[in-house]
Amino acid sequence: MSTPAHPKKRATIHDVAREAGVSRGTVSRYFNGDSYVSTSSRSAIEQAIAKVGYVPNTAARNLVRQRTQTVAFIVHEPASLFTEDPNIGGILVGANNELSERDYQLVCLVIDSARDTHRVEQYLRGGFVDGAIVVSARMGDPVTRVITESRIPATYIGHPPDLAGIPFIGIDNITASRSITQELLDVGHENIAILAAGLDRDSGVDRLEGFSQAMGPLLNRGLIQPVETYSYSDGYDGALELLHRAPDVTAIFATSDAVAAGAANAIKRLGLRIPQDVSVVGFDDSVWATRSDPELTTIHQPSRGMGTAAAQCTVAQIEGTFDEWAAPRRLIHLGSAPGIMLDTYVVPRNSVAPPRPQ
Amino acid sequence: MSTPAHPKKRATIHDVAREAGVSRGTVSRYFNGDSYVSTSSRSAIEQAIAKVGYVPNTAARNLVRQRTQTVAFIVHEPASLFTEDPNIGGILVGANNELSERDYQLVCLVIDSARDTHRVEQYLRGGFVDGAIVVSARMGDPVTRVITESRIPATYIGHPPDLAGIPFIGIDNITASRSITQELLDVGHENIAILAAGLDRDSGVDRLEGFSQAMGPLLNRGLIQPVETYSYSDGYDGALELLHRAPDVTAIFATSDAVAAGAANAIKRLGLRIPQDVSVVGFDDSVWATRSDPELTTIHQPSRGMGTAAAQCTVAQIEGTFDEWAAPRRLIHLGSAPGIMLDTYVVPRNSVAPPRPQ
DNA sequence: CAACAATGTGTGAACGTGCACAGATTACGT
DNA sequence: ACGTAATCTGTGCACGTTCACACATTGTTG
Repeated sequence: MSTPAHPKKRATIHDVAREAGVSRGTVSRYFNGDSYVSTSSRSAIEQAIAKVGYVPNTAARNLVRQRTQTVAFIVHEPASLFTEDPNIGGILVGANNELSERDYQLVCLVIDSARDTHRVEQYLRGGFVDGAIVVSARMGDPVTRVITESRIPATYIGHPPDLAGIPFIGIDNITASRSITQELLDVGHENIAILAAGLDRDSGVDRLEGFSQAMGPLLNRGLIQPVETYSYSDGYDGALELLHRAPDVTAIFATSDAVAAGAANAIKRLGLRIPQDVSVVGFDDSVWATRSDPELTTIHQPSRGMGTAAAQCTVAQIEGTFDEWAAPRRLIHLGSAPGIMLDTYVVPRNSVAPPRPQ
Repeated sequence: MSTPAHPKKRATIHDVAREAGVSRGTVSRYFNGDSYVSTSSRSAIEQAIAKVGYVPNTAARNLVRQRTQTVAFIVHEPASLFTEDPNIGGILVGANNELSERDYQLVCLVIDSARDTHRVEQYLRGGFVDGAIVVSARMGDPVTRVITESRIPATYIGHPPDLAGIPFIGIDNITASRSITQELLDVGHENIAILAAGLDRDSGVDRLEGFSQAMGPLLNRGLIQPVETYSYSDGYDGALELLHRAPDVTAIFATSDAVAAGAANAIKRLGLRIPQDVSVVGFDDSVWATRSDPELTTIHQPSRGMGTAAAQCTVAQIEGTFDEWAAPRRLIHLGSAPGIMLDTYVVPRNSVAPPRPQ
């Protein structure tokens, strides 16, 4: 029948149709869920598919549908962060699972240089993707401009305030920070400092805000130590500077576990003990927290879940079912941007103790 | 001319041809590097492209070329490892960069359950990808079977011995282990133990082998402590057990930084100092090494470079230029599998000191 | 100057699918 | 019995490319 030589051609919808004794159109309808397929031809088609081993050709389908079934995963961070930030990996895995379940592909775009920015713009403008998930965009990010201009369905992780209208998936950084700060207040601390990282992003700002709210009248602006990034080394340096300036602090809230781990090592190097002399708490519940000595009390952030939600949200926009998706969830609004906040919780470990009586 | 309403259609090759006053064929030739395009029409085409903002339609191209321009990145590990293993992230970034440079997409397939295995098999068999990069396959892995059966161009990271014929990118674990063990021998250690992780994979076996070679007659089988995985907690537990059994060891080689970090914490908890009482070395040069106190002497492994090489190797196979790619490199052969080994080097830090005179 | 190679160009036929349309069959109410 | 709606099916066209082929022009060689 067919030439038995050569690697063997893939079966097409024609082969299925011939085998099942129906027409292409019917097979196509079978696949696209349009009812109006009789039960007899339905089962004939099913047998034929199994027999010839048919798998729809994505390229042909995408061509006629003017779709790509591809979603971009854009990380605007130094590429090294991929290997260090535990959340990004979790978000990626979550998003990837959800997307492949729905027959979408995920393509990772890491922006690490100006050249990358250009490449990503090209990619977005070139219609290579149906949608995008954006992790850690900065304010005034060029990616944001392209997305709004090209009207690409997108979801942001976090919520930079300049992104009018673009949905986001976040955690409630304010509430989370408030609750972990409360953890310190509850055991009697009053001289609590914060190592406030990433103040150029919403997350950093919100974590500081939550801290301030919890502290209330106890807030001492001198104990706010801003540090550049969410990194170990910035935590180390920041803690050193802070403790030099204000040796009477009894507890430190570091706004990420990496920062907290850095701070913890700095504290130990100064000859102080954790938690007896200084309590330390982090944020993220990453390996940094469990790998520290002692292990750190921290905030658990559902990174996998955020990836899943972001994927769903993006697909919903692509397929025009955003409203149905949003309906059962409680959406909040930041400016014109709708979004959901996933719950976090405190993970108590061994880095918190009451302050020593002086 | 065109309907100004609606989102605006994407320009096609026809539009470029019309604008440049040539035919589709010429424009197509221009894009596919087939010479035989006159300089005059070449520049006319370039102007036209810029004017109409043309970007080739991937789906149409893939359809006619019977290609997908997609490479699978298969990780057969619990998904959590994505967020913990520093190498996987590096390999991913390296591969991703190289592939997008060459107009290929990378799709991540994480195998974390039996259901995932099935999905990946479908994906591979369904012709969704032109090639694959496989990270950490096990022996007798079903993915391997599918790849050989479907004759999908692939590259392995590492080299499980049962993969006849499939190229691999690795590091020379034996040489690397030998050189870091030598580092301990050089300063006078004799009672050196190894925390040998991952003995179900080639990397684990080879690292132990390198250790044994370097130790030579000093090798004491009682000081080989097998541990399950390359993880922090297994390092912790393994070190505890080892030091309980053999309190006279003066140095420990842990076969990954995570294991070494776990061991380091266990050692400290036993009241011993590093490196004064016990020297510790790791393997990977990951954040675990720099985040430890003291920082760990370790082996630097070029994970990003491995990703790049794996991508090149896969693309070369797809495009039939494997021999040219391999030519300038020194290929080694393991069974019938050709591969390259990337160089590693020792990163000296502060976790090694001579043994105390007894 | 004929013959032929090298260079440049246009055209028609695929590639495999979805969709709109038209046609066929059945079911149902009057 | 008839008209009409509901259900089911087949056909042609379009999607935007690439590729093989045919043709046109020029240069080179005997």
